[in-house]
Amino acid sequence: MAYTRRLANLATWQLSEAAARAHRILREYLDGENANGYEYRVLAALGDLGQISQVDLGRATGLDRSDITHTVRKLEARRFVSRESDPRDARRSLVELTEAGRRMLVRLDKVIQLVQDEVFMPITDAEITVLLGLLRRLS
Amino acid sequence: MAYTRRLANLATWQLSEAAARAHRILREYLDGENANGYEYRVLAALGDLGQISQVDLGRATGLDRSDITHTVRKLEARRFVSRESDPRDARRSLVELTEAGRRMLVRLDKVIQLVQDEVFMPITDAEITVLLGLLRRLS
DNA sequence: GTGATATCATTGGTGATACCAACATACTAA
DNA sequence: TTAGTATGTTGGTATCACCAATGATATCAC
Repeated sequence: MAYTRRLANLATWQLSEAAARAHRILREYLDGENANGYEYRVLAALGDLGQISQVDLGRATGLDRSDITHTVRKLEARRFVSRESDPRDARRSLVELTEAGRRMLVRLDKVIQLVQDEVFMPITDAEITVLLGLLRRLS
Repeated sequence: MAYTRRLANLATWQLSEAAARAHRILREYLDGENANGYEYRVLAALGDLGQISQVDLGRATGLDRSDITHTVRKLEARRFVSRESDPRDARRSLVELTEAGRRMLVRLDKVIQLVQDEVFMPITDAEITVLLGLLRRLS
């Protein structure tokens, strides 16, 4: 990368370059499974938390409610999730994984693991620990 | 942030969270100067490299040619850059900063420095050095 | 109980970032 | 000279992040 000095010297630039590489690799792998980042986030949260409302899904994934709506509807069309109205609060729609959704999540989890391996290949496990400690303090 | 376990445990997630925070801060500060990331990158490259072609601008900034076209035209409309045809190669358009562009870059450079300070406030200079070393190896 | 307030899902946006393909023009190399 | 290449432009697409308005529903204050 022959980036110009002003950019290459910025710490935020280097941070965003590393994240961009990780993101490119993630996108590439997810694309191979016909998924995107929003979809993985939603499936992952449902895998962890079971049947939950869309608001809770938003909190668990960091997605805006409107993006949750869109993503959940796409996943529903592909039969990866099902929805029902919450009997105790008609405003809420409760979302959960279908069997196909669970299988998809298993596949995506594996793929995501490959992404981790590829992204962090250049550094050792001990270095990853150091890195994550610093990143966490930045977040 | 109460992200779900599957996401919070991903190293790539933590990397992208830290980068996202940096990006939010950058956006906020640039917005205050009526600029965006593409515009700063182009101005910064022109500040470093002087009069250069759009292809070279793309290489120096990591931007696609089409995005360079768009960004340079916007900067030209605001009189921050000027363009002329390369007398030695009529395909090329040579771009350079105007006086107003130079002043804008000075302002943006200062703002970008504030962004660095705010983003990396939570860790020490020595830790920044460690972090950048690891990030560079990941890129 | 009722009126004000808040919450939830939805709809319909915006802007930034990162790409891609096709094209006309202009140059280069065989 | 001709085939191929480089450059800038145009006109897209996808992803990600975010915002405002709205109707339906719940909850709170009284």
